[in-house]
Amino acid sequence: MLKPKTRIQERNSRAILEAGLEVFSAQGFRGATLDQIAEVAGLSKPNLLYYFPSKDSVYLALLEQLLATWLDPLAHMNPDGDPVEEVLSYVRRKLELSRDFPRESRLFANEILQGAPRMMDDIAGPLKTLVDEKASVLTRWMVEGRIARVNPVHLIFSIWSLTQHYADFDVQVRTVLGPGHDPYAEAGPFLDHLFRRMLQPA
Amino acid sequence: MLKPKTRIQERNSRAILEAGLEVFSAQGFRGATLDQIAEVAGLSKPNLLYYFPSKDSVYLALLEQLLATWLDPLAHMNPDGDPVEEVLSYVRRKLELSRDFPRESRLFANEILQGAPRMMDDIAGPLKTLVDEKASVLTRWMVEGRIARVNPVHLIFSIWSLTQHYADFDVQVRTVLGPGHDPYAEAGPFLDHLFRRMLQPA
DNA sequence: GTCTATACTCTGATAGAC
DNA sequence: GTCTATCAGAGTATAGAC
Repeated sequence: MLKPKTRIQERNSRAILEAGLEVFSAQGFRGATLDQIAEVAGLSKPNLLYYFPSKDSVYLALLEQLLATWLDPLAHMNPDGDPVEEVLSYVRRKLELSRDFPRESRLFANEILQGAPRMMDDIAGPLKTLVDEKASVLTRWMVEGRIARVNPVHLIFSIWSLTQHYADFDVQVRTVLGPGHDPYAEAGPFLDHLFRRMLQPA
Repeated sequence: MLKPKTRIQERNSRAILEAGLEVFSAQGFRGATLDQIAEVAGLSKPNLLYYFPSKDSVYLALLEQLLATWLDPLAHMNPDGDPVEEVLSYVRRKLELSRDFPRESRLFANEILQGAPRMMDDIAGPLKTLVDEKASVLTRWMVEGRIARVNPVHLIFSIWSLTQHYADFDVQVRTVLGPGHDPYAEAGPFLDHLFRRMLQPA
């Protein structure tokens, strides 16, 4: 990517990333075309390629931004807080992320679905490290009898899958619910109940 | 698709569908190429197109097979059985489906992620109908005090998301767990605990 | 910095020999 | 029924004028 120096460069770089997010998240990497992205960004295709040297570079820039945002709520789970409340507020933050950034969620889902060809290092590195760390916090809470004993890594998986489902399968969720429903407003209390019940110490 | 008449036609049609499943599930519709599918099927590209008139027709034939298989476990949830056990065995069957047919799960996920352009009718039709029917069974069980009161449609969503996650995000699941783990063997008891706890009447 | 024109590659699909 | 050859269109990327 071109390092933005002027206000115009700043604006165009942003417009391209915004357009890339829109198109890549909806069509996947191969399905997206530079024509589409350029049109959404309001630029000509060669002009887009002046800011980013290739289609790949736009996609990679988006993925790079993504992981930090995505892991942030988990990173904030506080080892010294109240166990059940810490998990529940992690769930809430993750659900808000799905609601407010569904395109980012779908971009990530697309990438993983296809075998994570460009994110493997991040998953095996920073992501796994963070999960291992938080899993051991969860395990300690279980040993101390403050939450129920369950597989801590699968607990984290369950939080991911239940919250991301609302962004990734948005079309299906809305179609099955029918009109007049707010999926996220309904999911909040549901997930609250689910995790409270599951984690209540025996 | 060509209606198979001879043994050769039968074999080649199957090989193409099998290859199509392999490639489409891994790359999505746009990402897959006829060259790849033909190679996996062990045929030349024109020969493939002798059996199926277009790329689209291979993809549609796969989607068509898919929905019935996918809804079967839900259809078998017995309104006259024991509520908690009925839900749990639905969860188990769905998890087995993810384990035994992960490519089908990813094919479906790809399609929904991109807005279900070719499955909207099935989702708004048969799928929604079945969900509505089973949701009312769940509601009756709740009214009778035999399972906890939760949003029944979101309960179904939660079963879908938790089980399909293991197929759709397989790469991430295995990478985060690290070597020496059997994701499905661990998920079974975990999900059992989760749904038992969640559904226990207050 | 941005555009028009274009080179080159990939891909879906067809023609026609065998 | 299957293959070789090939077309037409789409798509990424570059050249070069302004």
